[in-house]
Amino acid sequence: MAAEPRPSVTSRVLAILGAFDEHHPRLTLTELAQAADLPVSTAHRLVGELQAWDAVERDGDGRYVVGRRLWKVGTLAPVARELREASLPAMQDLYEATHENVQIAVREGTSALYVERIHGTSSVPVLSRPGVPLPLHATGVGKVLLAYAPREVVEECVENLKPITRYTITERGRMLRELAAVRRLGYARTVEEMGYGTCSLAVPVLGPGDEVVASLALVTRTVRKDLVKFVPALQVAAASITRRMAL
Amino acid sequence: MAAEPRPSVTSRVLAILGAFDEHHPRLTLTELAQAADLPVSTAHRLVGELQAWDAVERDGDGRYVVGRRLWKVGTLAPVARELREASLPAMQDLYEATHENVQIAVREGTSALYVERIHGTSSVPVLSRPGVPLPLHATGVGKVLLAYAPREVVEECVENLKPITRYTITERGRMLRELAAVRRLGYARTVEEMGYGTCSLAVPVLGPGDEVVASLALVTRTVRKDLVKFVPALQVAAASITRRMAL
DNA sequence: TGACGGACTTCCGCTGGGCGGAAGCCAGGT
DNA sequence: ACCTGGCTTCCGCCCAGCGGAAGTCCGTCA
Repeated sequence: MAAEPRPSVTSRVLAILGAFDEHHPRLTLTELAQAADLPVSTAHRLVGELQAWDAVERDGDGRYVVGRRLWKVGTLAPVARELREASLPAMQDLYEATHENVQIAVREGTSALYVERIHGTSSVPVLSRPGVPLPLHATGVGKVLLAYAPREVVEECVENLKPITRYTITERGRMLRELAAVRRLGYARTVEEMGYGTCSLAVPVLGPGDEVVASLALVTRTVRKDLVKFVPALQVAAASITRRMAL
Repeated sequence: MAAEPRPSVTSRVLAILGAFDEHHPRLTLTELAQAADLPVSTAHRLVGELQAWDAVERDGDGRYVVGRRLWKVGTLAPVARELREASLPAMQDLYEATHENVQIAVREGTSALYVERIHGTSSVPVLSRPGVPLPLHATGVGKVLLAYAPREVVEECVENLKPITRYTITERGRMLRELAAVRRLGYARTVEEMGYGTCSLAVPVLGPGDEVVASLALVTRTVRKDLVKFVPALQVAAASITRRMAL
């Protein structure tokens, strides 16, 4: 009858912070306690300490939300500090040249993690926010990141290609050929593989070494056959990001 | 000889996270221990747990940096989720119309806290990053935020007006008149009050109620007398942010 | 080459901070 | 008036965490 060993305080604090996610950014104490698998009284004490430090705050309804201080610390992460800062001006220029959505993502395990997205007033719906993971096999950024990912990551991904639309690539062989093409051409395209009516064009972004650290993409909400013509512009932008990251 | 009571584990973990700031985004274990006022062995254990959760990472040099997971959680903070997301498109359009730096800030205590800044390739130097506090009395955003701040905040600020350039407003009376003017006109200007050769034009951004939640500004690196002509554009943008935040 | 210093990592036995059940509190609903 | 459900406070027991010390792994200097 092994009595469960009590988890460390640190891991409990982190469990509380981890209870917040894209779909649950506002939580009551009870929800928080459930999500972190803690007795309410314990959660209450820990959350109290987090609140005192402004790692969490309480909004108008008494629900807990992530606090400003945690946001401030988060902005110091390399993804935000280095990549995001280096890429915003280039993304800016790219948006102005194309007036299409511009986005940048890095790979995290077997997902693409959005770091930033730029768009004008036109595209009203907020499809994704920074920090949200998306599939590697059905997005432009994803295919680029996968094309330059270590073998074991590729293996894991190609074994598990979930269909999202009727155009999503789900056959192992076809995906491997697609990835080879991405490496050969230097860019990836998707046409309605992630959502009907959307297509994208993505290029790799190199780091200070020559490794691929991110992927930069244009995403349209209409099917544009002529999107390929922006490959040079994307590559110029990617190069400018690499240059800025060196600083 | 009261033996210092040992601080709680939670506060120690937070002290470690708090050791990271704008000027020290990369720390060695020893620096971390010093900053958090902990024995090295204790810091080591705690940091180990943080690392396991990806709240911190180790970069190439073995130094500790803020991890992706913490960044992800940070993006869920209301400032990032609501304000930043709501304002980016409007800031985008504003940039395109003016081609000047566009920035948005909120008030935090007696400082203005930058939330986002947009600029094209032209302005090479990264002057400030999101999450960095700036003075309330010498910036456009600051004066707007101060104009609508509670009395006690105003009191504290006007008693302590540090000169930054020779044009910085440092007299209590003059600042109070300036704030009244901001309330009357609906916008604030600065001309070389924060830095020589820079001026700014800022307007308030209202929240779902009618309270001022942020300030939106144009900042130029040259002295432009004609900046005022953008007041309507700024107000349109501010209104659009308010509208988006309601969602 | 050796030995020194600085930074990191591991170990282990003592102890007081944290745990959480229980009881109290406060709204809103019936 | 009485629930119900969520939040807050209390307190005594006990083991998780503490941190000094010893060990390891560099790089540097004589």
